[in-house]
Amino acid sequence: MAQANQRKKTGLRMQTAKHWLMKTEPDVFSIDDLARSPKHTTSWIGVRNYQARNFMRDDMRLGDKVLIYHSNAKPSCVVGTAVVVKASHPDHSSWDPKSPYFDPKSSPENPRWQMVDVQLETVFNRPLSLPELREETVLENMLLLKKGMRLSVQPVTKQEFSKIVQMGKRG
DNA sequence: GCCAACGTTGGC
DNA sequence: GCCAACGTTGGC
Repeated sequence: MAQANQRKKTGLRMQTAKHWLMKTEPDVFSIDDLARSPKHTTSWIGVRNYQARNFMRDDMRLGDKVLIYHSNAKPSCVVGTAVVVKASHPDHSSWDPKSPYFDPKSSPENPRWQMVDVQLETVFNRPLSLPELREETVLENMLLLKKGMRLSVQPVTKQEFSKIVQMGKRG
């Protein structure tokens, strides 16, 4: 990631938090599960895609805002927001043989996968389905809405984030 | 449950 | 390093 390399070289930090979207299957872990978690916080275990991992590892910062998205749901929808409360660290589920996310190529000595911790911020007044999001001009270029997009951690523009939060606040 | 669109693996 | 085969994601 060029921007991240630039930051490493210069020692500069992004002055403003960035915005993200993270997918979860509600049958596995829903926003309600997050609300019930201690301190409304969870480690985002189970990301097993290199591009998604690299976003977490190289670009996510403490305080970054995250849209929580329910995939494989009826309907699939954005359901709320969270905030990054711990930067990327090794995903211990990757070397746990009992975990569904076990990867034999990962170990505590040489972890292959990373995770961040996120804390629930807001649960929207109502879920925002994909068809509803597609109606918004501001969101017409949103990655989530692109055909074939299956990245489980993806960047969101500030404008997209603000629009969705505003929609979620409406009754 | 179907299947398009991806991502990964492994033979060569 | 190519690319076919396979596995996965995720909307519908």
